[in-house]
Amino acid sequence: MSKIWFLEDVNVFSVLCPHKTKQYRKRHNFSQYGKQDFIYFEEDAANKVYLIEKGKVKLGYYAEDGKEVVRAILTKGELFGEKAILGEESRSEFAQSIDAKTSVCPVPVCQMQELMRNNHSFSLKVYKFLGIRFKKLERRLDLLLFKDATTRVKEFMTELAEDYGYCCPNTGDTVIKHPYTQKDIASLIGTSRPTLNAIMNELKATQFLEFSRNEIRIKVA
Amino acid sequence: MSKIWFLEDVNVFSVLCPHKTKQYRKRHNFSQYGKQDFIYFEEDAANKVYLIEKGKVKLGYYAEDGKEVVRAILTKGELFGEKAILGEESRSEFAQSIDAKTSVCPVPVCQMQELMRNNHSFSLKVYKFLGIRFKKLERRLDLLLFKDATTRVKEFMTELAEDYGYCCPNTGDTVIKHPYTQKDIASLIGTSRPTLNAIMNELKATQFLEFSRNEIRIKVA
DNA sequence: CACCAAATGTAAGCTAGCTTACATTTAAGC
DNA sequence: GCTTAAATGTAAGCTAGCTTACATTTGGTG
Repeated sequence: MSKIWFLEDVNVFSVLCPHKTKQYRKRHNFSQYGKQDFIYFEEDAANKVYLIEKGKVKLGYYAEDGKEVVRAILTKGELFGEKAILGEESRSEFAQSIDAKTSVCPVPVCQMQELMRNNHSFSLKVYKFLGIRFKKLERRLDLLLFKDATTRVKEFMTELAEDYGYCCPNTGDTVIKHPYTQKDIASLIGTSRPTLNAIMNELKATQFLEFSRNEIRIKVA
Repeated sequence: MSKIWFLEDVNVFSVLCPHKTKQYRKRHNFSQYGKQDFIYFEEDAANKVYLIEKGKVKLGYYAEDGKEVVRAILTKGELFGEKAILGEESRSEFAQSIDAKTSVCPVPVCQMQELMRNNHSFSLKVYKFLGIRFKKLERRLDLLLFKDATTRVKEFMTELAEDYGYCCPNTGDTVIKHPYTQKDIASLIGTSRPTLNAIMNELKATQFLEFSRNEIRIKVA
């Protein structure tokens, strides 16, 4: 996945949440959520998209056996609930704050559509953003279909690095401060939690990475 | 997946390929393809979407080991190449005619966008269509993550029934005339071809379905 | 700062489904 | 209507990764 396809180039937040745009400033507000608070539930009416100003948001759903399935965990600057733009009527997933102080900016779909109608370049950015989400999904599917668990873990780490990573000036390692637990990661890449743990420790043993609770370092080769 | 989310309600074809709309009639044409002809290749510039007027089109890509992976097989009335609307620059899949006489109507993305700007209800239909594709992808992912091969086969058959099925007036069975080979289906649901074959014959044995080369009958319960 | 629940680490045993190999059937094209 | 490649049917053997169970570590909270 080339960088062209990444969010930096499509910073919807700066456009959508623009204290600059006089016209929308008055409609602009933030909602606060504590840890575990739900922003929306499965089956809720889907009439808003949300921008994360601060904190962490988990998207997921519950499988038939009651097990939680994680679709994504998003942080500052990221957008969720975007299927509402694509005509989704009720949510197919829940959105839950997993940070003590999460702040999101809700944008009604109708307002979104109004903005898109009045601003061609904005609408292209939204399209591109949706395209990225689409590609990510396709990519996950392909990985699941053809790659073994170890490869999926490595790929996941690489994607994480693109989203959260920065280069450690001393060692040259890529440092990733991320919001995922091993349980979350296992759910996302389609393995069991024990298998993921074993693989991560194996990758540590082979000098591919180091990790602690909320940090991963991908070692320079 | 409820019927609300299906293509019948979002007949892009009748809107997009409208010999009715004077304004666009002159730009309107069809391209013909024979068996095995490629409509586009991976990496081609993505600047059109296509509507199938007649025939069958296979979408897929080649895995690293050269193996063909099928993303979908579409027929009359269906649309493909839609990621171009979402800002895709080069194709991430090929599109190939698998019928001796396939006829498609190419629509440039710019024309699409023009239509969407000028016609709000049209743009909503396109959004909804994209939303459906998105959901299908999510659904495939979920199946792959949590369901065993037999369940995936049954789910696939149910989806096929929604797309191609009709009720046999004599027996009450759902008859599905479809364009897939077992190899294609195996690729789509993420099993090996021999496994799929075994499962289908088992489902035949347990009276869930009957099948021949290009027809499947889901038996009434 | 002690407690506790969540997160992480580890191992044993089992099985779904893969790979490979080959046989049989079908239908497309000459 | 013959030929032949593609599609379908079937079986044996192997293994990645699941499930289950439990131990250890960590950090948040009263």
